Amino acid sequence: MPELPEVETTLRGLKPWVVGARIKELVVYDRRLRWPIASDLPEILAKKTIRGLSRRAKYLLFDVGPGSLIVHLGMSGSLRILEAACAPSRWDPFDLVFAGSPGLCLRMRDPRRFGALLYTEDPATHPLIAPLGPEPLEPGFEGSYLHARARGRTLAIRDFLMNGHIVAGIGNIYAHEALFLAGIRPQRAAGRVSRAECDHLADAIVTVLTQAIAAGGTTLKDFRGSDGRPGYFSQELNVYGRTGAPCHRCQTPIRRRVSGARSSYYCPSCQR
DNA sequence: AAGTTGACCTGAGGGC
DNA sequence: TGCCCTCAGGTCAACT
Repeated sequence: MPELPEVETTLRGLKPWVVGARIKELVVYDRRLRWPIASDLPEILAKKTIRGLSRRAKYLLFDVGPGSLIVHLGMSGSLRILEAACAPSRWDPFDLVFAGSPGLCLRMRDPRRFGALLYTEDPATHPLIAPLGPEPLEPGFEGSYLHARARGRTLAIRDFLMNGHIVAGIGNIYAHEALFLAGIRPQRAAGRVSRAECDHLADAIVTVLTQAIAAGGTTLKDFRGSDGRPGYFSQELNVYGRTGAPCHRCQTPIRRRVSGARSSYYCPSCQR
């Protein structure tokens, strides 16, 4: 579900509530996430204070110094601040309960259980974090980098962009939206994208992600920000999920094509 | 090495 | 109304 903008939306909503909060306890309702929640995690977290909250790719990092909590929302996860007394549902794997009154908690919901809750002493060297590519919204992310990494590669540019080890945080929606803005077909070999097109593509990625964050992310089905509200970027999508609908730029019907196990969307006229 | 496919798991929506 | 099928925002591991 959540790509970079949805995770960033979640982070911004949570920050005022969690930074500085003292942890009373971690209550685990269902350990079965992508990796089982470690049974000693409640012990590790008890009475710690959350000193900061940051994001790396689609991972949320709660600094409980020493050490950090890594949270990934998978395909269907979301995080909300609730009164701890509010009864959890069967889709809620855990509550991070805060000290103080009224008793508040950070509750995860994840019906598909592709999410994760992990603890690490040092996020920078954690095997999930260390190999990640650059953050597209940080300075220094440029077309020259994309062009260098793509050289000689035959996989589809869509799949290249979705590889977090190349660029952090881009999933199926924003890969397609950025490729539309840059005029490049999703299935073109990455190594066949010119330097000039890579410049355009890098700009398009920044534009799309920035606009999506401003809109509170994209809700297709079940994404909710930490305040429970959906994201509105779905109204601004140019190609994703718009099979047969007229291109916003030239009116040609948007085409859908299955590549790999996932759908691809593009305008056959605007994208080459 | 790079590319491709399967696996994980549940819910929603469409067709009949 | 209900059953069956397909599809979904991620990404690691195991193949070719």
